[in-house]
Amino acid sequence: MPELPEVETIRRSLLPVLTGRVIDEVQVLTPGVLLESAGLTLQGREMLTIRRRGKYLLIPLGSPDALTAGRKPDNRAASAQLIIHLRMTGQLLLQPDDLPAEKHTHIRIKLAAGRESSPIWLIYHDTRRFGRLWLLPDPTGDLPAGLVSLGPEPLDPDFNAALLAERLAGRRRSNLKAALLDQSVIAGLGNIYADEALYAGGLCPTRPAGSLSGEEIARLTEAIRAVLINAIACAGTSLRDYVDGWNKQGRFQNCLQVYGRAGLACRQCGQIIKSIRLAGRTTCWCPSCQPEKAGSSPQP
DNA sequence: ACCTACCTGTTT
DNA sequence: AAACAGGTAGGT
Repeated sequence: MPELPEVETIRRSLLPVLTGRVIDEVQVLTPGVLLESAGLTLQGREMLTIRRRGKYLLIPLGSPDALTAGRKPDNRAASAQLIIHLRMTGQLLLQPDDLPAEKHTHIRIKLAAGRESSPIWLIYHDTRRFGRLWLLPDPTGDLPAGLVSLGPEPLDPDFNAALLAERLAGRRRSNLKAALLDQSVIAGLGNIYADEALYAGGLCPTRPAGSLSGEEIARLTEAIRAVLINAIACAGTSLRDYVDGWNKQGRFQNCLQVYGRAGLACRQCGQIIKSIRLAGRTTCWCPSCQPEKAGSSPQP
């Protein structure tokens, strides 16, 4: 389900609610979804904040019962971390009421009342059960492999054309679509935003990643950033399962230019959007706005 | 650089 | 009945 804009939207929806809250109760309804390091438990730990890296969410946690033990300043240092990857259909949902668990609810975390807040449940729901949560000591050498090998954050201020060029050089023989989907090349793009960024950059997804001119790399760099920023501003793309922490849908599905539009007219030029399979994923592009050979009529 | 597996639900 | 779906890990 969620790519960078969706994960970031979820993070923003959860941040003000989770920050500073202490875990009161944990219900693991489906064993195997939560991978716990030996000896660690969630109970009694404070959620210090919530961060994002690529499509991962990271919640640094304080020591168990730091509050009741009488918190010294250094008790607020993270001693564990909850890491979450939602894969295709994972959802993190806030529920003020103690509703009965639904069929595909796998974990329920009850957060104790704060000074000005009532208790609330944080629910992990995942129809296809591909997603995972990890409870790890912090610092740890045991981070998920996919998180360790993650490429640069496209929305970081130091992400630029030179960095993207360097990353694409490692996959110069594969097509652009496959390169952008590779999380070690660049973090956070999935099937929707890879297609949308290539359209915005006027680049054909079948082009070899090593064939881009400096000008084309610069265009792609800006296209990636612009598409992600717009999608976050629209709170993500809700096609099937994606919702934020308050169960609210995004609106970027109304702004898609190529993804899911095979057979329809390009909004820019009227040409019929094509689709093929690349890197095992359906890939949509406009043959006129994204010419295979440089020189025709790329997007401004 | 491909393929298959992991799952369930929806659409053709 | 079969194909397909916002993803990635693992094997060839």
